[in-house]
Amino acid sequence: MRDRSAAPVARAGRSPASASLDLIVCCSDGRHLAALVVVPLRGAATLPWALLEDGAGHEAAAQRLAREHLGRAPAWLAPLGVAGEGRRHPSGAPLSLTWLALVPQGTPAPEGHAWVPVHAMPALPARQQPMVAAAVAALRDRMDLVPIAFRLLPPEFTLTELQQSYELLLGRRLHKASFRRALQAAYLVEPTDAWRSEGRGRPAQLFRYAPRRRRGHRRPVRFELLG
Amino acid sequence: MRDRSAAPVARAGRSPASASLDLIVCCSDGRHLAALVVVPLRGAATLPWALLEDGAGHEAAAQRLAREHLGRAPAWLAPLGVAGEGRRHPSGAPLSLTWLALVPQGTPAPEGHAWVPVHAMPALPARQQPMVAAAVAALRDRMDLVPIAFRLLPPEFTLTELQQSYELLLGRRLHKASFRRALQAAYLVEPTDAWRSEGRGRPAQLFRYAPRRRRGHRRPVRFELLG
DNA sequence: CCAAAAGTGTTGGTTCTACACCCATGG
DNA sequence: CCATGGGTGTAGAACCAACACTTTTGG
Repeated sequence: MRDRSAAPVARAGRSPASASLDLIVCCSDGRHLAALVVVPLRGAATLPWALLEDGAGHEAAAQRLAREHLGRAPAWLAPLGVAGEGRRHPSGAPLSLTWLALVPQGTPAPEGHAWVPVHAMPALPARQQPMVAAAVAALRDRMDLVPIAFRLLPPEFTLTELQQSYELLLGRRLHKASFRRALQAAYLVEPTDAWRSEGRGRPAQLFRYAPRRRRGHRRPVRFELLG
Repeated sequence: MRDRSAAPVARAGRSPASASLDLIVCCSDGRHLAALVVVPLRGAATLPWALLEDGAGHEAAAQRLAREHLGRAPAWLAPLGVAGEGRRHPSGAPLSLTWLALVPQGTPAPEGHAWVPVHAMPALPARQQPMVAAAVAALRDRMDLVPIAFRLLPPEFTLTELQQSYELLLGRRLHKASFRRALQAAYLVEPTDAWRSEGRGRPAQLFRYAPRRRRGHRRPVRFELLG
């Protein structure tokens, strides 16, 4: 089905690679954030990576890389960073591009891959070591500008799932009634006509992310986040 | 003193450039954000740029580029983006790296350069055209995580200047007493023993940015910024 | 009945912003 | 004097988080 050897988009040795591309794919397992690692038959685990001969189309390359390692397109894909300073890739690629992808909760890890909670990462190649933490920090930083919490869920989700997604990113528990009231006021979701019966209790209604125009909202001055 | 021809860090033609590097340098003129443009004797204006043979050390290269165009180190320097998709540099460099620098209000534009308000940019090369808007958006987005407003000021500044800096970034007027109360509560600045007499009225005390440890601050759920 | 989902009312706290006012100081 | 800087008190609005409660609906 897939080549387990982390199929580089460009093979080393043809022409000097201009950049290495590493991908952090994050997913929620319901309780924690997890990252996708490649677990080869022998040898150490790595994050998905590739070499680029030509940096042009590196976004497309990131997309391709994500597809190859997931079997599907990610729900979200964004550049995480560029590094030229740190340890470079063994191939000698002078630039290291990092991309961050999100997939919905429940996405299975393909053969040769595993979801590993981000707080329990195995030893990774030196270049990749700091990337997971950077990814988590970036997710937390951007979660109120970008619908991160929604991309960790399938297109249709229950409000309880959404709340858990937020709790996971914020790292603390939220109050159910308050969460829903605030969500209501923000016009971020719309109900579908589908319901999901979870076993016992009343079935949960499914919602989808459908932000509506928000009226003029002026941002307050926020000093507290600086330090 | 300086070479006006936008002294590329690596000259085209020696070996294929691996990346182009563009720099947006922003500064406040007290009323608006302005960006540094290179104004050649003949031809169109450009943003400072360079070609990199080797992406390694591109941060150092950005530093160097900023120094060359400013005559001094910027107060802040951060990567803004990587693009491989759009129009590429005429040299054929496959990757386009963009860095964003800030310098304090009052920094003079060297010979052959000019500060241009970001809302009135001249025609730039196609590749550079969207960069200024992206830079402004990035500044607004990150201003409450990173001390952007402070980097637009000299190390010592008056509270009125700081408030103007915030007003410029937020795009609206703030209330003086409230601004200062909030600033006080955030332990972000410390007074120096210097005062500056501005003409009439009581002299203003100078402050410096000196954030102190902020106690455990839990972030509220923010839905309002999504949409 | 019970469990879970969905939603209402309300309350207490904090934050944001504004208004009005104070004093200090240099020209 | 007056303009400006620095600061206090306070008030209203908005927001946040929690508690308690009701209603709905499947098992």
